[in-house]
Amino acid sequence: MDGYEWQGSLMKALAHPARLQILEVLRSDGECCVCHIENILGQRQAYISQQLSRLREAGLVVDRREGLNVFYSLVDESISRLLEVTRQSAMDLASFDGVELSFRQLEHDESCPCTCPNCGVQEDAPAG
Amino acid sequence: MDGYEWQGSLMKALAHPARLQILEVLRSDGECCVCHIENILGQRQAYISQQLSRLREAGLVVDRREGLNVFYSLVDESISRLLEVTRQSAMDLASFDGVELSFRQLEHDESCPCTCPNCGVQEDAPAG
DNA sequence: ATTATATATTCTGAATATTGAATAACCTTA
DNA sequence: TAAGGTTATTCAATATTCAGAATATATAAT
Repeated sequence: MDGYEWQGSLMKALAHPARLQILEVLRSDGECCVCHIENILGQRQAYISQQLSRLREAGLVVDRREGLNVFYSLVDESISRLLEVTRQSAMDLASFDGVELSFRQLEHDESCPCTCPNCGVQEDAPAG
Repeated sequence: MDGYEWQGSLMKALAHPARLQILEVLRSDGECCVCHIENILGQRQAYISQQLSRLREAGLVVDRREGLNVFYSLVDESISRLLEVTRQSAMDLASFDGVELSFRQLEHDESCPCTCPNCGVQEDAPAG
C-alpha cells in the first residue's frame, strides 16, 4: 500500500477550483445541502452533484439524507487545516510571481433562495 | 485572478506520486542534482526530468546549474509544510478506511552511485 | 399512481495528463 | 572540433479529466 499514490489521489481530488470552493463552503458554513452549494457557487445542479460525487469517492465529505435534501459535510476537521495550508501556499507562491490572489467570498447571505431546513424556509418573503 | 484556480493548479502539480517523491527527496536531503533523484527513485532520467519540469513550471522548485549537473531545491520552506500536512491528511483519511499507509524511505545512502559534487565523487570505491 | 422537488448518474466529445522512445541541448575535456 | 556525460525537450500512443446534456432515482404530497 503505497503512501505516495494515496497522497497523490488526495491531491487529485483537490485539484479543481469547483471542488475547492465546495469544500470551502462546507468549511465556513458547516453542513450544507446541495441546493445551498448550488446557489452559492452559481452552477447547475448536475455539475455540483458530479463534483460532490468526486469528493465523496475521495472520502473528503460525507452525506446524510433528510427528506428531499441531502446534507454534506467535511468528513473530518483535518480537511479544514488542509484547505488553509494549501490556500496559504498558493498565496505564497503567487506572491513570488507578484500576483495577489483573490478568493471569492463563499458564505451565504439572507437572500439565498434555498429552501432547505438549514436556510429557514422563507414562508412568504417580505417584499419591502 | 481567481485564487481557487491558482490553488487548484498547485494541487494538480502535487497530484502525482513521482512528483511527491521528488519533493520529498528535496525536502529531506536539501538541494539535489538530477542524477541523485534518478538514483533514489530508480526511474529513467528523462522521466525524472519531465516531472521536474512540471514542478518547475508550477513554481515549486528552482534549479541551478553547476557544470554538467543541475541542482534542484524547494523554492520555499512553506513547501515542506505543505508536504507534511498533505501527507498527514492522506494518512488520516486512509486510516478512516482502515488502511495503514507506508511511505518509502527516500533518503540516499552511501551506496549511491551518484557522481555529483554533493555526493562526493567516489574516487575509486573501496571494494571490501 | 401521479406529480413535484431535490439529487444522482450516464453518456459523450473535447481537452489535458501520462509515459516510453527518441533525440536535442548543454557543458567539460581533449 | 570531436567525444562523452548530464539534463531537457519533442513526439506519439494511451488514459484520464472536464463539463454539458439528457435522464434516472429518491422522497413527499396529493
